[in-house]
Amino acid sequence: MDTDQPAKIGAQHLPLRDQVLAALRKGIISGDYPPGERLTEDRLAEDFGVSRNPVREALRVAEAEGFVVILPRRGAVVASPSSATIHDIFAVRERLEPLAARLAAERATPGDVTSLRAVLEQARLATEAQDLRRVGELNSALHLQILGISGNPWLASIAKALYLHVQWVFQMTAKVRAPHSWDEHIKLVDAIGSGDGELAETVALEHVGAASAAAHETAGRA
Amino acid sequence: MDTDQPAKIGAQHLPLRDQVLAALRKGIISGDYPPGERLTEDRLAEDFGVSRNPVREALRVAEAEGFVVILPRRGAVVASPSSATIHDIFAVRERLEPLAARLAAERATPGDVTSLRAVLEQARLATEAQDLRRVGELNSALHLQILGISGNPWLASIAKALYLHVQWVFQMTAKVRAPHSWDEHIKLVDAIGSGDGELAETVALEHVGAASAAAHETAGRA
DNA sequence: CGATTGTTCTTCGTATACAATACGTCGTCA
DNA sequence: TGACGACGTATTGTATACGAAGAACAATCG
Repeated sequence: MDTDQPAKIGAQHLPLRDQVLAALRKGIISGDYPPGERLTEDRLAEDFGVSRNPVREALRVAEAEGFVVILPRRGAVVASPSSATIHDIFAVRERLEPLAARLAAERATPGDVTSLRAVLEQARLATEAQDLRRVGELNSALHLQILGISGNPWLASIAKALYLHVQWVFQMTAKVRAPHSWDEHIKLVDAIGSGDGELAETVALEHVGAASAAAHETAGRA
Repeated sequence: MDTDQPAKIGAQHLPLRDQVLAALRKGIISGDYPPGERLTEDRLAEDFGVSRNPVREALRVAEAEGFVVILPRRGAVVASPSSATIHDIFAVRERLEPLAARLAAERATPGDVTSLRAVLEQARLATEAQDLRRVGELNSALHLQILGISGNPWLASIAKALYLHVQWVFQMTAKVRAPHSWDEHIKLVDAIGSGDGELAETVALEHVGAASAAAHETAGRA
């Protein structure tokens, strides 16, 4: 579980391994390191301009997060999310995101809701500007923010990992179902803002279900 | 995500870092390394008779799993599961284990069910023999086996991590509610064996709910 | 022509060495 | 006597070196 806390005290030294991990994740999600690609430690070390040790440590975490598969004596390869993987991930998301929405609805402060609506507004602008990349970022930001509001670090950590993988898959298929999904997001934020946990949970479930269907559709075409 | 596969081909070399990780987890769960204890790399390296590198890599994974907290330039300390942590974990388990039970019911082969019943039988014997430690192990084995049968590696990996923490907490409070929980387990296996996903899910939810209540009770007393 | 074996090369696994930093302690000064 | 500052120690962060084990490839033999 990652706390994502900015380390309250003076330690803003951000270790090299964390930078490597972030770069690695980004490289994989963005497609720079396509599925099946071999990731040798030396190569990564050279790519990032560091020694092998930080790379090794980052790879272990990346493995724990499901981004790479490490074969003993063979090295690491970028994981290959299959249609089955997508199905599995959404099966879990369908259970966790409604929970997150419920908890968020029960705990959200007015400030939280304001913050969520701000993201929604930015997303509307980005959508009008056809900036799909930005829309995707805001999509993530919204969900991550809801997870944070839920107040359950375990839930947040797990769902975040799942979410990153979903992003990855969407990036791979180069499809974004953003256009109409924001209607659902607006309903979701409204539900959270109302403080009605039951309603928020229902809306979230519908939302994930729609996303799941869309994902499977694109995956099926891929 | 760990696949838990015994590596089908000749690679049974089980890396040192994995052994260290297992020993570390065990040490933490068993209470040998109590919450808040500082875990310096040198100390662990000496404890396990290895160099610092395997220890470091194991610590990163342990951090990702939530067993330790790593402060930059300060080192690792054993995490301190609070009452809130227990609450958070069970909130997630309540969503995931019913899902696992449903999937297991839908996918279980007769062989799977036989295997589950074998665990149940062993647990009955261990309970009669008052071997609480063994009962705890079988408890874990049963749940892990159900997760495996579910056929969803993501679900299995996540739930496994949650389960380890629950074990940890139970170990800390030195309480086991084993006695009557096995009645629930029998019902759960029956439901899975029947192939009725809906029923299995319901039974699992009740089971986790009861476990959650018991956990909170002991945690409250602690 | 195919299979098998030997060689070579790549890559991982482990250990050791060095640098940077945070914390504790001791001394000094007000 | 209390507080502030400098120094020493301990621990992490990073780099490098060396050994071992697989895999790929090629050559040779059937």
